[in-house]
Amino acid sequence: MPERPKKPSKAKARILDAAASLFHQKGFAAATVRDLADAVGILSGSLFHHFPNKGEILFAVMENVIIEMDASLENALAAAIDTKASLRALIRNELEFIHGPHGAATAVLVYEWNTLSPENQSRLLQRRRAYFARWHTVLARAKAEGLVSQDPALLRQLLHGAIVWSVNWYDPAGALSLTELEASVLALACPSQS
Amino acid sequence: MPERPKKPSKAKARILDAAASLFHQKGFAAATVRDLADAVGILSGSLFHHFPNKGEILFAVMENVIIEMDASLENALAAAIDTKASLRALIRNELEFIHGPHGAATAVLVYEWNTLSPENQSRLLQRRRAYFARWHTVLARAKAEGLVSQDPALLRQLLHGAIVWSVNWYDPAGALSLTELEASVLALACPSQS
Amino acid sequence: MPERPKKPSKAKARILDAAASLFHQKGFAAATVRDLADAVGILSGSLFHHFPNKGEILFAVMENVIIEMDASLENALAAAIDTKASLRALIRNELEFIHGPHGAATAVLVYEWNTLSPENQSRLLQRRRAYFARWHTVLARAKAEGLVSQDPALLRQLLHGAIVWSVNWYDPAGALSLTELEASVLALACPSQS
Amino acid sequence: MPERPKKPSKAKARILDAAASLFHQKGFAAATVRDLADAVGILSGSLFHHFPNKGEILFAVMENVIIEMDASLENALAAAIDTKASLRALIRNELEFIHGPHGAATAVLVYEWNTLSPENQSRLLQRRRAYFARWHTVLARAKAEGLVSQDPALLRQLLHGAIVWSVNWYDPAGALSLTELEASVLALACPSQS
DNA sequence: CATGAATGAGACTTCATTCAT
DNA sequence: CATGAATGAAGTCTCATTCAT
Repeated sequence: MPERPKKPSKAKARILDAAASLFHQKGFAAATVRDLADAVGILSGSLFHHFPNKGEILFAVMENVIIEMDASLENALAAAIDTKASLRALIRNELEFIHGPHGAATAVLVYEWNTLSPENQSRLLQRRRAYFARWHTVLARAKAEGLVSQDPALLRQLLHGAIVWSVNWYDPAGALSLTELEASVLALACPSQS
Repeated sequence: MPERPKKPSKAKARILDAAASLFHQKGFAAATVRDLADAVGILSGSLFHHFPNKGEILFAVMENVIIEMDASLENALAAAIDTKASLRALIRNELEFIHGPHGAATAVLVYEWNTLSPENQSRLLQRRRAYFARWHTVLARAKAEGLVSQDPALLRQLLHGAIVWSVNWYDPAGALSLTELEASVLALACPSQS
Repeated sequence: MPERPKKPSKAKARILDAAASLFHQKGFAAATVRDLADAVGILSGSLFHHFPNKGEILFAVMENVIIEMDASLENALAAAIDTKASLRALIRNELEFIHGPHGAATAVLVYEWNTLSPENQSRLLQRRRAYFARWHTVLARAKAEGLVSQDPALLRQLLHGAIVWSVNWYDPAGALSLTELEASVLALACPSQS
Repeated sequence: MPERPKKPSKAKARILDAAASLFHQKGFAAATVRDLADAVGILSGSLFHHFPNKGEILFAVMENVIIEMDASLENALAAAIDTKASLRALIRNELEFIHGPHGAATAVLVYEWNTLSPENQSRLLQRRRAYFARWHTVLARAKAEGLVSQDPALLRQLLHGAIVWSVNWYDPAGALSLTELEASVLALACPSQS
């Protein structure tokens, strides 16, 4: 993974983990660097040895999760035996990010995107587009095969919305399993096959 | 409408309109009262003649839109001739709020909910629940009639996510009409019928 | 004096006075806004109602003194009956600024010039040049009349240096009167006539 | 030269050179130890192996230049054949320090003197006074001989001001040679003889 | 000696809020 | 009701300095 700079020095990683949680809980603007430093167990000034400013911490949180999400989807798609399985992989992968260990970072990526400075947005956009392109490819194939009936670009947004919103209501520890949720989302896309 | 306080004094209304836009654009935490005062054309100190603090402005924005959204849905449902039409009304109403003149306020309601103080959340929760109850009633009937196949509570969240996310991508002035978008969302819920 | 904005609101004037003293005593970089606020008798945050940042306070200090110094020189030159008197006016005016009520501001102007941002330097340069032009005019005439023998541009810098350095050693309350100091500086320029 | 501490270890000398430049360019307060370390090519923490704190670096810069300036003046005066030549040596020596390789350090000595802690000022004052005493001796003799007409103490300050100010305008690479500048300054002191 | 992460004080600045006018 | 100066807490960030490695 040559994109990652130097060594992610333990400290940097701990800061990013804490930042993801904090930014998710309170929002980027409302989370203070002191909150963050407290969560990491250092003093607020020490954060700036690792990141030049608060905005770059947000950027790093997002960059990491974008990279991992895309890599994870790439793997999942490579293992999919047919278009139906690919569709399932798209949904499953996103659900696992939203509700798994990267949940906070993923939510931040989705809900704080507009908080990023325009420069930082464009720094990330290229990688983000690669991820979306995978969705598009699969959905277009599914449409061609008659698995889904809606326009791929439109369907991607609708599904994406349904999935990321689940961060606000789905409880991984609750009665509904992630697999059941995955099936429900899949049913939205191609109900006849479910 | 006895819930609306005193008279919505022209000034108050102008503040709330500007607040909805501003909180939507920049987020509640990042929008300053001075930004808001500038947008209204008064000085920041003057805001506090109308609202006791910034949080109450957020509250008022949300309360207004909740009331109007529920009233609007009530009317729409009253006019629906069958369950299918009711389903359509649910979706259409929410889309019209998100992309119509109350768009900013609606987005704020959805995306800044966690920013509200717990007390203010509970002050709004009753009204909010009434709105959700209308969704539930219709979806439950649709399920009973075989129009949709998923669990009503689950389906409500999925559709809600798909609809509100459209604030991030849908352009009312673009090629896709709101009616087409409505049809697409409806197709997620009950595709066989579309 | 249409250059001065709005009304110089008592507060603004008190801030500028205190700032001139403080920046002179401790240097701009070492003087803190809290020092300044303390000296004025307000809280540090309140400074920023009057000036957008610390640098603009430095700018305002300098702008004021430049304007007054030039106006004062203009008057003094208008009252000079011959070139010798004009020469004396140049020197006297600068000495009075350095050691009079505007002493601190004048010293700041001279010794903190490089601290100004380039933008602020150029905002002031036009006015500053007008002042220097008056020196040049008089010195050139003095040279033409044989009163002084050195190149005007060079002589201006040498005299300017001798005068402003006096801030570091001259004590207005000491044995040497300002008039005597003036005579000494004049003697540097045109000794034969003294 | 028993005053110089230990051995001026290569590193120490490099630090002092860089410090002189930096303190001259940005001012002592505005120059950071990190700037300095960068200029030297080490990390900021490493500076403190050589100097106990930032203030001692300023002190060392000044101490060095004071010692060298005085030694240089001593030599120049020893070679002067008469009072006039001595006068010229005073001026030439100071000009050579201000505009030669020790220019930055000399400017720092002059313009940052008040930045020194009182303790450090008194540590340097003895040496500084020796230098001034040489000026005084020469100027007093020149006065006695009728070469100059002004009070030696006063004249010293005026000339010193004229000379050190040249750091702000004189360009050694420009049209005016250092020898010409020297002549001009000498002409201020004893014009009849020039 | 050098490194570089950490410290802790303190810098400048912002901001919601108050209140005399 | 509106103004605008003032508040005071809190925010982000800087910086000299320390110290384990």
